[in-house]
Amino acid sequence: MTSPHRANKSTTSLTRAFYGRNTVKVAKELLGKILVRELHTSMLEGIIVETEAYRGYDDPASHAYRGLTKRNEVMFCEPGHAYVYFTYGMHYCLNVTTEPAGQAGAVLIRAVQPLKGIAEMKRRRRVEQIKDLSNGPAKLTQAFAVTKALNGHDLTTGKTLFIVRNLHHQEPDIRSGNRIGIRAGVEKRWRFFTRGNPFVSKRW
DNA sequence: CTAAAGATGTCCT
DNA sequence: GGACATCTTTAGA
Repeated sequence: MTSPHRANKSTTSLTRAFYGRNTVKVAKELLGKILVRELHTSMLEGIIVETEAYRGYDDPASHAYRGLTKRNEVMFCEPGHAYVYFTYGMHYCLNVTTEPAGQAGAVLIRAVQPLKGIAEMKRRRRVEQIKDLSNGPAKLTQAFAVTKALNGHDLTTGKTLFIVRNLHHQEPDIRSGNRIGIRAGVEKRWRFFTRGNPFVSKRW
């Protein structure tokens, strides 16, 4: 089997214990990890270079701020699951759930650096420039074929979508900034990105 | 039931 | 820098 999921111990999925911690901490530590998507015909990989933390009752920008709803229920469940939501009538965004079960939290994956399956990503995105493939939250879900069908998917046991450590990767130089596209909670600096990486969606 | 906003991307000027 | 596409979800009447 060529699946990186079981290639060896150091490339197994991040554990539930990793995800089940403070959301801001998890958001920072996800930088440099590898997002893996296995399709029937191809395997897609990308290095996570930009994330944002969203918590619960203390975070007015969060979908979970006003409590449990049908849409955000995954944010309140076990950590290590995919929270995928549909927005602006046409886009999907991918988050990973955090904090202990019962406590809301999720990290939005905002950008990845394409690593494998670039031809497939180009086909899905209908663009030629590699830099345009996954430098934004809705761009990467399109490139990685992530839709609402994956909402609630367990990233720690699933084989079609998961996140692994990057073996040959030095610790990224992490920068923080204000979260993008929100109206409330703008003062929190809960956006994290790898300094200088060209696939970060925006920089300042 | 109705309305308005939305964790965005693309194209245009 | 701004318009606009497009539709689900949520809040409020």
